[in-house]
Amino acid sequence: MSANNTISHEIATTLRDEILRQQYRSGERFPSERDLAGRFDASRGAVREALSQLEQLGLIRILPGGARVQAVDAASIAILGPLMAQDDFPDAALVDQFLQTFGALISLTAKNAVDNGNREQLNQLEDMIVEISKLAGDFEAMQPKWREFLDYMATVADNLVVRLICNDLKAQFVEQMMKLGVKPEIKKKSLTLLLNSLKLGFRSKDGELAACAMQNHFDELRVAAAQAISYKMASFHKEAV
Amino acid sequence: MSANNTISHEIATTLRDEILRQQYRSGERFPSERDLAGRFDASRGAVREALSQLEQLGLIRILPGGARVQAVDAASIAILGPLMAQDDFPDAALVDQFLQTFGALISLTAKNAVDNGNREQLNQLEDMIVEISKLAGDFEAMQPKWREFLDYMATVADNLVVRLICNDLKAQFVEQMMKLGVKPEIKKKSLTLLLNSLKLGFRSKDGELAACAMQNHFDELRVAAAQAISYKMASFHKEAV
DNA sequence: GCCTTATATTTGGTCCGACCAATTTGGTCC
DNA sequence: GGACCAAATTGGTCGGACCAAATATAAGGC
Repeated sequence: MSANNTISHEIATTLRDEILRQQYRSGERFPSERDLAGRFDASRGAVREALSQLEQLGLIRILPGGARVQAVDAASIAILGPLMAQDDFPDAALVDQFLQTFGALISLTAKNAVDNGNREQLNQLEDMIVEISKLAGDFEAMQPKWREFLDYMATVADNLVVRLICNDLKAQFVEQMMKLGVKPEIKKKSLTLLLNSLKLGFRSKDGELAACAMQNHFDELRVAAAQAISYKMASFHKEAV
Repeated sequence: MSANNTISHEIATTLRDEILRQQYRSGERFPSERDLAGRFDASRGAVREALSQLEQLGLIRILPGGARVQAVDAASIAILGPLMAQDDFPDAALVDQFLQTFGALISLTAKNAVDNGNREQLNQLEDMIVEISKLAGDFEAMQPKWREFLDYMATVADNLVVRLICNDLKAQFVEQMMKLGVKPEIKKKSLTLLLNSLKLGFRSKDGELAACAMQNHFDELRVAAAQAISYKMASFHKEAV
């Protein structure tokens, strides 16, 4: 993210972080475009584009007479990534909320996939699981196959709303976790159980089973993620001392 | 939405709808800023701001050399509202997906509220339900109280991720449904059952019960909405002939 | 004819200076 | 203290200009 090395993006990123760090009170007047242009030594056009982006994020409201800062919890999902990257290690509570939400949506997707998918699609899903099972243990090698599976399952489930939400969530979350180097570890035993349950769910057209399996998996992921973060936090503080 | 009567917003709205109507193929080159400026008889600056908004929506990708159109299902949630308003009556499938997703998230919120809320908060929630129960039957009068309840429940649940998603969904959905005049009708009996289950859930700290009640409610809402839409569709076609 | 290379064109990113309309601000007057 | 009016501020838009990167085009070599 923010790899776009344009000035307007840079300004937007800086201002976004300032707002997320609560450097402005909600409802407070935001500096004028001309002031910001002076501060960043940029043209007003560049500042305007940056502000336009912040407005899209729901962080400010621009209206003639001046822009105003909005409450963070009234913003768009797109602020979650930056919010999580605010510190050197991810906010454990936020990650937990993330996984919980993601789990609920993936679980719903699994259910829909079973309910809406035809025989051929379900067989395909089953085959993909078998492929993944073969790679169980090799986390790195499994990752792409796993994503591919989730993606196809979303296609079969055919719920655009969930799909769009998951797009945003993935974009916000996965990237941050990768960058911060948090890798929750799941026991092989649990993984096997998940895969088997999913396989059975697709084969016997049991949506509830597949949904439950996913739900359980994400509940385990939450625990694992919490551990991974607390470990990372400990090592960070150690290093600081 | 799009009540902002600025030129750049107007351009953005027009182009957004064109993309949503599939007038450009995914991956295709988007007209240049200068061409668009000529077409809309506006300055390049105004066009640039519009394009910047489209990029935030995930509908196009701007890069030196030209902007490219992206696949709709890779966009942001914020396109759901416009997508739903594309026709004279809402897309039944989309509304159904919407309610299903919303239901899953509200259900999760109910569970979290019960799990995370303290005694005082749960009592407050219970009181709000009693208030709503008194207004049962009067749909219009109930609406604000109901929203207030959902909002407070979200506060108690304290899951920022879900909250932000619901912000976006509500902004996209509720407004459209209101504008299109679709009002799903829920039987008073079902409503009473929902309220009683919720009350019991909060009182006895049974998160599963509250979650299930919400889930059931939204499942009924889906059916009701489908009926309301099909009715609206029929009357529309009748009127057209 | 096909492929590579060099050139010209297009395109996005940025800047400047200017103007308008609406809001905000400050002062004045009652 | 409150209502009213004028000046300063602010966002919205315009036009023209320049740069660097990417694209399309023409020229050249095989």
